[in-house]
Amino acid sequence: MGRKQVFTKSELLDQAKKVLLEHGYEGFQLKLLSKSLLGARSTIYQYYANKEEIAASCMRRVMEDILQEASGIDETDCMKALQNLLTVYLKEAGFHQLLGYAHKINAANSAAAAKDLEFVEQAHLTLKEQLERLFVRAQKEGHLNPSIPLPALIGVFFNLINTPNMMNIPVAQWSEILYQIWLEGAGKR
Amino acid sequence: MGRKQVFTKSELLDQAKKVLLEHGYEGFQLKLLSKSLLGARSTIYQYYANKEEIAASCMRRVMEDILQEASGIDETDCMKALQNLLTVYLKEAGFHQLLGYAHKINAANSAAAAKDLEFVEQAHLTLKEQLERLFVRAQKEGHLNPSIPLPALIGVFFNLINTPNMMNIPVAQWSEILYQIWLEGAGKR
Amino acid sequence: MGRKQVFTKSELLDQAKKVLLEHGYEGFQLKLLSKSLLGARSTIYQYYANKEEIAASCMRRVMEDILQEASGIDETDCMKALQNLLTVYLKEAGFHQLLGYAHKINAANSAAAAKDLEFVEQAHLTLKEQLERLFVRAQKEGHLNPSIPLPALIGVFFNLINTPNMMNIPVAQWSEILYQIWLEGAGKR
Amino acid sequence: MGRKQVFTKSELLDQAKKVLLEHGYEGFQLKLLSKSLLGARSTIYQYYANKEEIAASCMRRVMEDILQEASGIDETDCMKALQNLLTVYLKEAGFHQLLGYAHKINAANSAAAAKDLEFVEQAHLTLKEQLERLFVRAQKEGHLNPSIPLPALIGVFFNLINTPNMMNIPVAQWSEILYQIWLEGAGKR
DNA sequence: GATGAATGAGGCTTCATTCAT
DNA sequence: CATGAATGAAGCCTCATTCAT
Repeated sequence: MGRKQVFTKSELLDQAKKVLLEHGYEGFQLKLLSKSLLGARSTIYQYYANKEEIAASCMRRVMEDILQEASGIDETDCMKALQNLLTVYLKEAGFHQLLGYAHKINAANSAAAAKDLEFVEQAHLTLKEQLERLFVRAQKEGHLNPSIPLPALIGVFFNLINTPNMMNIPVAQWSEILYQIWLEGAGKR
Repeated sequence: MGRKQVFTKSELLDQAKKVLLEHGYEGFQLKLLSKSLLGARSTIYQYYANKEEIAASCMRRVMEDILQEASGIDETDCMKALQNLLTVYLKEAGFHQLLGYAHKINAANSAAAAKDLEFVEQAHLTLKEQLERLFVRAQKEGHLNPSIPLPALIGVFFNLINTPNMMNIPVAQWSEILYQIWLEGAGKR
Repeated sequence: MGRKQVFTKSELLDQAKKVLLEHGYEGFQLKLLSKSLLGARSTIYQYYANKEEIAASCMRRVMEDILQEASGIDETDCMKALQNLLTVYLKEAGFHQLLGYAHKINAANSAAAAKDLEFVEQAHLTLKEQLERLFVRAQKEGHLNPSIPLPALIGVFFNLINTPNMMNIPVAQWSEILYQIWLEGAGKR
Repeated sequence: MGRKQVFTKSELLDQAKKVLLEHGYEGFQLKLLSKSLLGARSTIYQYYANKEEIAASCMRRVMEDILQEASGIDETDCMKALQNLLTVYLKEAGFHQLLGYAHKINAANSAAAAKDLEFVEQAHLTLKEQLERLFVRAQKEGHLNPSIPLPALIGVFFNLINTPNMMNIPVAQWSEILYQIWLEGAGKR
């Protein structure tokens, strides 16, 4: 019974992510969101009680996806695992940027948002641990240059995901290129 | 002779940069700005006609500084020049982030803002040209891995400036580390 | 320096009281309030951060007035004191109705409102104690009909203040009439 | 024959009264109403075209009940009649408060509401006439203190119904107590 | 009939900007 | 010049009411 929905919760979150990435958290306005959603602005409140809950839910969903893929990676070969991890990160465009917004959300007024944010926080830690675990193994196994501090290596590796893909190279290939640059360097050997 | 200024234009721009970097362009609010400025919010309008002009002027100033330093670099040795360039970029913290905000400024209502933005745009091009010029030379001189597309090398190099410096290593040293990773890679040789 | 205020805090509270009494707490709208205040609606926020704070502050002020007058009453003769107390209550029109709204205010978002409400609560208790103290003495001294439960006597006495003064009799005289009816009854002796 | 009704008109009005008394007219929201009604909010519109009609109908029903009971009172002994009248008023809890809301209803958009309100108005007058009739007789027959203006006596009498029954004394007995206080006073004779 | 979903009007609040001292 | 106060536009959210199933 009742009418057909003009947009689903999932569509809402898709657009929310888009708006968040395009305008930043402070520019995340429901007016913008609803403009890309057919329905009226007030219809959004059928799904979420307020803006904060939307943002938190959006971040949570992205993190869930990442977490699932990251945890599915075979870590037998730590270097291969790192390369696969990079691919995962690159696929979920903008997840890092979204993470940066998490702490801006005021969850004081919404238990639901608070819960989602806690999940995001936890997922973040899990990802970090995986990354560090792999790096420590890579170092032990002698794959890394020992004269460079590990945090720097990790930082550069992780930051690769923000490299603008100007030529729109397909993710798989782009990931390989970045990984190669990171591992072997830009210079001639 | 009138009253003494409660804050100078330069102080204003300093704080503007701080607020812009901390809160993003959409979170750039004059209330926040004035809070760190001794004087009253309305006093800001003695210097600038509106918010957009402040942001544009702020970006222009940062670009001017960068441009000056970048143009002062000795390009005799292109690889050394690249390393020095990286240091310059790293010193002007956040200039890249600010650049990203430039296109968000609505300059329709302000000729002054439009002019500043055009300068920023131009400066951006100049920097790009310098970077590409150096890279092309580096490639010709055989310093770079020829199997990797140049834009990817440039992208990764430029993106180094966003690497979080978690250990707060001094800029000069941090620049060296990043440059080394970029050039020689993270892996053991 | 700065402009002249279009209305003072006190005027604001005066009108707030009016609107509250006329429309009830749920009908207490800032639009209505500002309409009787010359200035624009947003000007209200120069004085108070939100609606709740206005309501709470308004109630507090009324209670302060009442408390001051009530505490100034000479309690030597408890029956005279009761009569004077009634006059005080009658003078502060609507204070009882306002008290009833106090628990509707959501002070979760405003420390200031919470503080004012606590004051109101405390003042309420103080008034109650005074009233009960006087009644207990009146009973002991044999002024009251012992066959009627004290709470009923108190309730009727207090409720006198809500009696509509249709003929607009001056407060002093109106108070006397009500007191007489309460003490001696409406019937012929 | 269609579906079974999820709630009857009478149940709707019962809940409407409850909500009106608990939240005041300005706090009378259909969301609240429907929450205590099993069915969906939109189902309310099967019975009434809008909120105003519900409120008006609710008041009318309460007045009809009161009127029926009041008109059934034996007026042979005017003093006894007054006491019985008080009981009737007390039984229909909140009818006085509801009456106060009548003038807040905007009947401009609804003929049905307007009609109901007119009935309420008329019933109000009828009640008033009965009350005044009885008081005039009571005065003539020498039951009342002649030194007190009749309107004051009536006002206090009528206002008795708002006395909070803190001890939850059964209506019949509560009515007696109030009547006694009113007639004979709180003081010792 | 019943109802879940949709929606615009309207209330609260913030913010850039203007005004008047 | 400097500034405190004023203000309308705009964003968030709620609510009565309508729609479509």
